[in-house]
Amino acid sequence: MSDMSARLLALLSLLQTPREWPGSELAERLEVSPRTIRRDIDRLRELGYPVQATMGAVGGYRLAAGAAMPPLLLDDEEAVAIAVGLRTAAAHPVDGIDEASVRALAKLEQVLPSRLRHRVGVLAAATVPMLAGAEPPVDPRTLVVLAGAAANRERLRFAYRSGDGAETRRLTEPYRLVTAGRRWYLLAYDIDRDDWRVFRADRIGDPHPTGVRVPARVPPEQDPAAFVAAKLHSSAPVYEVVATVRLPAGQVAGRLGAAAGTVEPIDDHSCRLRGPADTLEWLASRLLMLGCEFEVHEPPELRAYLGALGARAARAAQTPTITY
Amino acid sequence: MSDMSARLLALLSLLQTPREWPGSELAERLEVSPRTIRRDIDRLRELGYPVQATMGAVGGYRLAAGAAMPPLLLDDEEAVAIAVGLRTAAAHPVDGIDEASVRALAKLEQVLPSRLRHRVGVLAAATVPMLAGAEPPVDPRTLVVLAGAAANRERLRFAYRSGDGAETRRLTEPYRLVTAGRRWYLLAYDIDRDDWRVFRADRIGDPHPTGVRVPARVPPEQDPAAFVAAKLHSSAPVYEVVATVRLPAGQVAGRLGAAAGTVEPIDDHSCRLRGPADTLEWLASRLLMLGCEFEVHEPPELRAYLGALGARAARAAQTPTITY
DNA sequence: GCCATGTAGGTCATGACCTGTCCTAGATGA
DNA sequence: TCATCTAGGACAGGTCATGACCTACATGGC
Repeated sequence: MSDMSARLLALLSLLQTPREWPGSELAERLEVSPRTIRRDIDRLRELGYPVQATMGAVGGYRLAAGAAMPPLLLDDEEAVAIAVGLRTAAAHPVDGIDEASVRALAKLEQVLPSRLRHRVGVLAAATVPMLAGAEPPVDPRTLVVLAGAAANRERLRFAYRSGDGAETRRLTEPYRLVTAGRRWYLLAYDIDRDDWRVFRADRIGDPHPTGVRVPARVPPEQDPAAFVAAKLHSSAPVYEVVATVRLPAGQVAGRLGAAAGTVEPIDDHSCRLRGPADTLEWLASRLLMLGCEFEVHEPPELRAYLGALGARAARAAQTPTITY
Repeated sequence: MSDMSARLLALLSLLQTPREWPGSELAERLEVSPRTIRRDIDRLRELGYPVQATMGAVGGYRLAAGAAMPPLLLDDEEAVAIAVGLRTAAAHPVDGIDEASVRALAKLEQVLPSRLRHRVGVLAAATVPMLAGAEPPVDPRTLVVLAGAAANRERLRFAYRSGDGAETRRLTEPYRLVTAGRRWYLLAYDIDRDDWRVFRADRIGDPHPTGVRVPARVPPEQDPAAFVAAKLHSSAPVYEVVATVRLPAGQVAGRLGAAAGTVEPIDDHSCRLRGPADTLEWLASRLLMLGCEFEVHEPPELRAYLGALGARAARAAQTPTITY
């Protein structure tokens, strides 16, 4: 059944390999005549996939970059690699592609064979903490559920731990998943409280959609991100960091990344760093990893943290008195 | 042309969305009769894609997890997110899926539209250094080229900086790209030197395939990874770390990840960490991020590094004397 | 300069199969 | 109980995919 569609998919899969395929070899693999292969390649081209052909004795076909993304045909290991990569990316929303990576993760996990899902879990558990700071990492599966419920307009029930440790059960209509700083937030309508609320994703436990589809509620504001930012600003203080770094501005900007704030040169050997510091631990480790001298002017909390860190490092570095 | 294939692909794309699609809506979107939609869904099922259907008044179709990976149909942003995630994953080969992620990256970058490629470059530049340690990060594009040349058996020409800074041009026949520790190595036959060599990927500059395809050379050993490890062992010393951590063993194992080594409990409050420490900087930062007391017994180099780090942190934490 | 080997594409006969339009059966929630 | 969805059989008509054979053209090795 639908012989040709399966063959076109297989052809697309073969052409995505980074090598050149002679038409005769493709014909052999797909068990059709070379003429049909040529026709299939024409078909792919008409569908918008730019199949490049190099002529001559050592020629062959390969898929080039075109105007649109062709369907990606992955083997098991590649799928696992992508899932793991997306999970770590979702756990560290520092990009400009936060929600896209969660969407892609949702897509992938929806169709990921169960045996692979297990491998993803194991590998992600071994990988995520390596990149994490002191932040409580978000469970990427939670993010996937939240994003799915928001996109699907499904009611969502979950347990929520507030800042003081109290746990409540919530019934909500999710509207959008957004990032602010280095955290994920769910903007949703809380049905019991009859108002819009902002939930920190890392405090949401055991979310599951109720299956009830609801019409889109009028959002509280045009821009969900702005609404979340406003809510946060009123509750949690955001530190503003000012530091002098003894390294040329260009190097600092390159090694800290764009999200760290602005870097202004002071002279050829040092520069000033200014920016929001949503988590002190993360910024401290970044600064230390630069490997150069630096001074922190603001905030005092960061100085205190660095002092404690330095003392702990010094204690750890002492020649041990115990044997082992 | 090839109307049905395009429709099946579009159908697959729609079904990958995390929502349920009634057959009538699918028929409307794809501009065919509902009967044809049902037939298409049958076809997909025969091709191995498990389309789940919920019956009843609010029913619909959706794609579930099956035995094999269906072709992933991504929009622009999702493709960019995956590419960025894979780049950072490739730059930090700590997993068990190193080469798979490079393969997937090669596949993706081969077909990524150029306008998206640009966005990937920008975002990756802003993201990679955030996660990087003091290590010189590898250029993921270099990795992609290396892996492609090895898979395609193409001769590869590149510039190589040795440890003392000398730069030479090499003409090689790449055999395999492997990871050892937290670095990438290329195992290749050096044609000018007429012998097998191991190249550090981060020291390879400006690689480009010559286009010359060569038959597979007899590899120096069964296992490329073992060969690389042997080569490295003879040249670079590998530290063995021993540390006492004042935290329960379970927590340490979970937060350091599997690649950090073995964790044995000492008592309820502390444990012993043993393992290879390929890079001191990385391990030091991981230990500090645990947020607990710890003592380093071996190697002395790690103690020295921690001491210097602690002193630097202490200096940075002092109340600044300059105004700003 | 020649030849082998690859892509590119035209034509034609045959028959498979895709499609829309009927139809009925079964499941499910309001 | 009824509306609404999935599931699937029967049938007629015509599109179009396939293989066989052909020529034209590009390229690299000899």
